Amino acid sequence: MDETVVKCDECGSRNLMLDPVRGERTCADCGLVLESDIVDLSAEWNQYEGTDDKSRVGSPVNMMLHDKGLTTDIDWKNQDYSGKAISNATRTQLHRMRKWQKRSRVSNSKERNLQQAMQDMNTMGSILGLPKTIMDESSLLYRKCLEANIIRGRSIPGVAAACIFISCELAGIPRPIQDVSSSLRMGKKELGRTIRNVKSALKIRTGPKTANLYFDQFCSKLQLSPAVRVECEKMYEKVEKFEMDSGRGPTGLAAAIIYIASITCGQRRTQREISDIAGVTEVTIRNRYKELTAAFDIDLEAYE
DNA sequence: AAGACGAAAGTGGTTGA
DNA sequence: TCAACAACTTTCGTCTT
Repeated sequence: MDETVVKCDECGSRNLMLDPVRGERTCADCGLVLESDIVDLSAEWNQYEGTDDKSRVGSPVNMMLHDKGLTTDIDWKNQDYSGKAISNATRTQLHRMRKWQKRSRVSNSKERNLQQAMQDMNTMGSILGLPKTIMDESSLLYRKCLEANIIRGRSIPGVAAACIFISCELAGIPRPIQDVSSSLRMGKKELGRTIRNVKSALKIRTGPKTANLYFDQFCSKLQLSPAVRVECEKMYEKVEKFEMDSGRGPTGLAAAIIYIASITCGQRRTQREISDIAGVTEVTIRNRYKELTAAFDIDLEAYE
């Protein structure tokens, strides 16, 4: 299993692009192709001769069509259609055909797994409102999991969710585990475990997360104005400078910063509202924001 | 009634012998 | 491998608005 590329070999940039059509992953900064022959996961949109219709029959050809009532079973009775016995030569031929049909079925068990997973991931992606690029990345990861045989003993949706979570991280927009697990109705503990397993099996290393990565998504979910966003960023710079983030959970810190900023900007949100979004408890928000207001001498009473 | 507060006990992950 | 540890959660009674 080759290592999943997260960084450009040439210039070190983490800004990578996935080109699903060419099946390549390239560095957006220097253009180096880092990975090729990635399976094309996009739908087939060839235009067939003489028509404006880009589809073949019905939906575009995709993997979901596989075996949906399209296979033919070869009967084990050695009789032809009219009930007469079949000659010896034909019989051995039929025997070979059955054998190969069975083999192709076995090799398709992986495909089946994959199809189920793609379906699951699509649903999950839309629940979480993720862009297609991230979903492409997720499918790619899932295939690698399949090849690395780490699905065995785990549920398909479990691994699928883990792949999605990791893709978000790789794309620089990490989601809190709590958020993902509750949206997808999965156990947080189990999800976390699977994420770790997948990461270690595929040798994916994600850098440490920082609070500022969460400002965008949290603020928008809380419907806070860009002014609050700016305020958060300012406060985060100070937090960084005084290393107040060390050993602190990034989501909790982000939640506390947003809590403070929402008040100082006159757009107060309750601790409950923020804790729901950030996937931390109100207690954690309190602990963090007490530290921050004490350190930076912020008096929230002064604000409404 | 809702929001905020903080104490106390419990959980899971990390670290260091 | 195990125990100590810090961060975080859960729970709950209390205070404030």
